[in-house]
Amino acid sequence: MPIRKGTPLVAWYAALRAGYGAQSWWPARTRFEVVLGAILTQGVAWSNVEQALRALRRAGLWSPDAVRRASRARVARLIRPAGYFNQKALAIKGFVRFLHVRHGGRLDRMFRTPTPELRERLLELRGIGPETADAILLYAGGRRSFVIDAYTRRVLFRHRAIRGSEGYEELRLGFEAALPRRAPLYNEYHALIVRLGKERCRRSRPLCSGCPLEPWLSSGGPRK
DNA sequence: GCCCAGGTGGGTA
DNA sequence: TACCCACATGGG
Repeated sequence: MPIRKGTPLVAWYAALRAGYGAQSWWPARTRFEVVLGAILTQGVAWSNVEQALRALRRAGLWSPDAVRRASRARVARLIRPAGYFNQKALAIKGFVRFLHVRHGGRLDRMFRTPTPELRERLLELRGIGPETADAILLYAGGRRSFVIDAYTRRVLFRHRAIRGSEGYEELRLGFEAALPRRAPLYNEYHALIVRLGKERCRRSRPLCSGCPLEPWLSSGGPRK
């Protein structure tokens, strides 16, 4: 089942934007830092990611080339605070290898690739799934690829806009079909969803009062 | 000590 | 498709 017909995704955006203001994401200073963060954040809290990013920076592993020259074991040791460090070290090394071989180690060259093709190439890499690929495309490359994450699913589910069994692509295409095709909008919308999720839509003890989307809860209310 | 956090990949039926 | 599980650390 796709996103329920008539789900006011545009109105929700307006309410979130009015309630929270501009989020100006992704929390990173360079495009490569976005890529690192996108991989490191898989399945963990952002506070863990910050510790791992600090360790990489302090160690001088702050460019694709520096990371490419470092051993996988060293990368793994540095990113240990982010959890799943062996798998994430493989993913990071795999990405910088791909970047080196296919694009001379330069992100600006990589982003000359047409979006659909680049998305496919990224998804072929070990440890880069749809959410990570879309985060790289949108937040490092400014491409129109909507990011679906656990918060997005939770917000949609609690507002009865999805059943919960929908696939990633279904939700991504659902958002992209419902919204004006503008990367800055995708960027801001996902950032606002994360803001909402962190503050109001955690898995346990969900808070509703004062939430920017509270007006829409009356049409059904949360499921549990 | 227990639950949870901005996923991914591999396996089974 | 629909589950299961491993992967691992840090904060509340």
